[in-house]
Amino acid sequence: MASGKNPARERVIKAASHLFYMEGIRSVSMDAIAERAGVTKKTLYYHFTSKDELIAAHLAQRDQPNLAAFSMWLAEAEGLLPERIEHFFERMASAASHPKWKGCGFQRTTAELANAPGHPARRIGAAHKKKVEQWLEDELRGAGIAEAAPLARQISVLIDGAFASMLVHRDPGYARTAGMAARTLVETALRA
Amino acid sequence: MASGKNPARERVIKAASHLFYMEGIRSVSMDAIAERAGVTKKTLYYHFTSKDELIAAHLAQRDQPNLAAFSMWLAEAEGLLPERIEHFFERMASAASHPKWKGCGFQRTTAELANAPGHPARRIGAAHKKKVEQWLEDELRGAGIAEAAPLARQISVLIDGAFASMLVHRDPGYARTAGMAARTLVETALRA
DNA sequence: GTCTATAAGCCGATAGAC
DNA sequence: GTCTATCGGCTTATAGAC
Repeated sequence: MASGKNPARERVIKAASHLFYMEGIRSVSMDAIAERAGVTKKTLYYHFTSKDELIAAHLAQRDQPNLAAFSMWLAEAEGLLPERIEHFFERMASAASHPKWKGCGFQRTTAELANAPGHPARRIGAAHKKKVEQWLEDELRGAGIAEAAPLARQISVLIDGAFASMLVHRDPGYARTAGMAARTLVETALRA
Repeated sequence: MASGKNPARERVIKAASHLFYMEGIRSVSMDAIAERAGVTKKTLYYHFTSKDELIAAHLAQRDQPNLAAFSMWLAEAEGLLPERIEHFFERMASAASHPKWKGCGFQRTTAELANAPGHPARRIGAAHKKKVEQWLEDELRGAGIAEAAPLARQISVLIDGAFASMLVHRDPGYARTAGMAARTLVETALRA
C-alpha cells in the first residue's frame, strides 16, 4: 500500500510530514502542503478527505522509522545493560543537537491536539508510545530483568521527559540527565 | 462594561488563559477571547498589541500559581524525603484526573510554538521550568542531599515526562510510574 | 465594526490505462 | 467505455489587526 505505486500520494505525505514537523499542525495550510508536494489541492483532497486524515497519515508514516531508530540506538551499543541504556539517551542527545530538531513529533502533535482526545492522530501517537514501551520491556526482559514492565514504563517516561525538556530549554544535555536516571534505575533493578 | 474591581486587562488575560489552555493557542481566535472577556476587540488591542503578547501574558500569569501548587504538594506531605517525593507525584496524578485537565500549559505552549524559538512565551516557559528545577534543588538540599542539582534535574525530567505521558495516554497512572522512579533515585542519592 | 488575507473544503473536466 | 489520478478555480468562513 505504501510502496512507490502512488507518487503523488507519497509526495503529499512527505511534504505534509516535513511541514507539520517544522511548523506545527495548525500553522500549516493545505495550500502550503499542496504547493510543496507539487500537486493541486484537488489531487490532495482526492487522496485525503480532510486535513485531520492527513495529520494522522503523517504520524502513521513516522511510526516504524522512529521505532527502528530507537531499536538501532540500543542495538549498536556495547557493554552491559546500564551502559547500553545510557548510550541510547546519548544518541537522543546527538539527534536533538541537529539544528532542525524540534522535539518529538508524536508528543508535539498530541499537545497541539489536546482539545481533541478522539482525533485519529492522537490514537496513532498513543499507540506509538505504547510500542516504544513494549519494545523496551522486551529488551529489558531479554537482558535479564525480571520485573521488566514497570521499569520499561519508567524509562519511557524518562524518554518523553527528555524530549520535552530538551525542547523547552533547547539543551540536549537533558537527554544525558535522563540517561543517568535511567542507568540508576536499571542498576537498581539488576541488583534486585 | 463590568469594570471596577475587575479591570478589562485582567478579564482579558483570564479569558485568554482559559481558552488557550482548553483549546490550544492557534485554535483560539482573538474574537473568542474578546467575547469571553466581555470587551471589544478595540479594548483588547489597546492592552495587547498582538496575539503573541497575549500568549506570553497568559503564561506569565500561570508561573507563580503553578510554582505555589508544586510547593504545596511537597510541603503537605509527611514522612521522609522518598515518601514525600512520591506524594508529590501522587498529587500530580490526582490533578490530572480532573476531566478538564489537558496537560502542562507551559509544555503544550512550547510544543505549539516549536517553530518560534525566540517567542516571548517560549522564554517564559523555559524560565518557569528552570524555577521548578531550582526549587527542587533547594528542597533536596534542605532534606540532606549533597549532590542536589543533578538529582533535581532528573526529577524535573520525570515531572515533564509524567505530564507528557499522562496526556498522550490519558492515564494519570504515569505520574505514579514517575513517582516510583523518583523515589528510587532519591533513595539511591540518600544512600550515597 | 471594518478591513484584508487566508483558511478548509468543493466542483466539473480530462488524459491515459485497461 | 469505464476507471483512476490529475488539474485550476471558486465559495464561504474566519483569522489577526486597526
